[in-house]
Amino acid sequence: MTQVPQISDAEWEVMKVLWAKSPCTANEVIEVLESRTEWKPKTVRTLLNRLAQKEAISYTLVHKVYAYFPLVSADECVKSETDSFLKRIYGGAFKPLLVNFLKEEKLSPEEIKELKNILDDKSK
Amino acid sequence: MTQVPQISDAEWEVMKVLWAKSPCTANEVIEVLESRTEWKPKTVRTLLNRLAQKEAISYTLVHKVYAYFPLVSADECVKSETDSFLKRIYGGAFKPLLVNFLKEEKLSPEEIKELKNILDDKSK
DNA sequence: CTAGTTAGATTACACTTGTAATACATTCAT
DNA sequence: ATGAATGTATTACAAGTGTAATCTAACTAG
Repeated sequence: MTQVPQISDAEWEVMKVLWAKSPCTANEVIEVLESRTEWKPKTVRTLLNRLAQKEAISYTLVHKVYAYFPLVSADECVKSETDSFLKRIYGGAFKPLLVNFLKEEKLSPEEIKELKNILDDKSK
Repeated sequence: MTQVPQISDAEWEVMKVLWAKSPCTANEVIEVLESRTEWKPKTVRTLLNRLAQKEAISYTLVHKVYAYFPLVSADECVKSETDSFLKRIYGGAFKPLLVNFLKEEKLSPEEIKELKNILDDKSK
């Protein structure tokens, strides 16, 4: 079932960059991440290597430099992470998560309205 | 701010037992987890120790045996995990998660209705 | 051509986690 | 009182992670 590989927190940041735009050279990734994190360039390169090893990404030579691109889609990964998160924390049920969010007042009235619209669309 | 400590996947299983009923002796926890997991008793004891070290739980002597109990509430931990999950995967926004769920057809019509009711209640 | 710069490969190192085993201390049964 | 059992403490050990530094090969500017 072509499982998606385990992607750690730090690696996830790198994936986000590549999902947003790829292929991307190491330096391009480094540059994007410099604004968001405190990571040294070498750190980002390590993460790229690890992702390539676990076959979450791959690369080709472009103008004598590697250009990296994802092998797994954001959708697949998000789905897999969400599933395991829900299973771990909420026993697989979505409703408690929503209830929890509402309890925590995390949603503005506008958002609530929006969510209702989504649900309405879906039930049609 | 009393941050909740980092609780790993395996540790989370132990916390669930203690949140469900506590105080609990090590053997009681072990017994509950034997039905749900393949863990050896020693493994569960390790997890109890680690949780005590990170002050997620504590214990007292009861009839010459330790009885363990949580120091952090399930609510706190669930909230903290959910926040960091959403931040990591969905950039902190709840809506994409719901959209994703609907896209994946994870929700039955009944569940959708239920969710709508929850939202209705909330917006009143 | 030679030295500095740079991209990529290799190595580092401590902390966490999963998964226990071993060692020690106390209690119970005889 | 002694040995067996049981609860607790200490130790183990590899894989994964965060966070890089060092080494090497190639490229570029003089």
